[in-house]
Amino acid sequence: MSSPDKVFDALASTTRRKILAYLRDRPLHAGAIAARFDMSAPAVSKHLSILEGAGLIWKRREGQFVLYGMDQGNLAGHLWAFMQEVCPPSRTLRREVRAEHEAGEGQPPEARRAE
Amino acid sequence: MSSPDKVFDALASTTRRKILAYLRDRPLHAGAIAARFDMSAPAVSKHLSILEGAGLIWKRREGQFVLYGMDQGNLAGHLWAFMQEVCPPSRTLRREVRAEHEAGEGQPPEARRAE
DNA sequence: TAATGAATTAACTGATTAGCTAAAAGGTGT
DNA sequence: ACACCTTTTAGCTAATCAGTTAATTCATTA
Repeated sequence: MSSPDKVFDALASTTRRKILAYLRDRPLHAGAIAARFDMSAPAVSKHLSILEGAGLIWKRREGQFVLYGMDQGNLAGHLWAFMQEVCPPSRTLRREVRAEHEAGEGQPPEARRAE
Repeated sequence: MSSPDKVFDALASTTRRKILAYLRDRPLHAGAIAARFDMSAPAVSKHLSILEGAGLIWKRREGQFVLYGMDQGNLAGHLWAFMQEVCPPSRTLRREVRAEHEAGEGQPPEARRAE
């Protein structure tokens, strides 16, 4: 499973998105996270391992506890890459870029787009 | 199912993300989309209806064909809202905001965080 | 109206997923 | 070693999902 696949898969669960929101400001122990959900600790643990596998959070053992925290850069990076792939630039920006290209080289802009 | 739920659910499939990428530059007929995948037309049709239900694409009948196109604003809007919810602002921005709060009211910033 | 083509809906199947409980693993302290 | 606590793994079940083929809907054209 490719990395973006794992990321979008991880984000597809409301529970997991909530976990990310909880971790937004500070790391939390596994127990503290589980306490906020109406489900068993093993269920939450599985969600955490999916988030970790997607590279969205890190974990560190601290004595008998396990601390989890966000990997903010990775989440932002993946979403950003996706936006670039799927959302075209605004019309005015696109016009600017085309003008630059046509001034500088003989290639039409279509020839440079990823296929 | 809430709207962001539908959006992330829609994005969780590689096939559906590919469809969005195909629609990035121009609308396409259902058949033209299905032709790019190694699966039956009904399967693709189901993917399209999930994307439509999430508000990520629109559809319009054109004679016997059905044209599909992206709803770029919606996709960008949802991802942006999510980023805001989950990715904290930069440290310096956060310091600024805290300074404002502490100047204005007696509550520490923690008391204002979602529980 | 009948025939054809495009797309969707219906009905079904196999695989995956989310949850549970019970058991194990890892760490602390007596 | 033992008891205790936190967390994860194993094994299971019910529900959901992605795909299939067959049948239906909608539009066109003879």
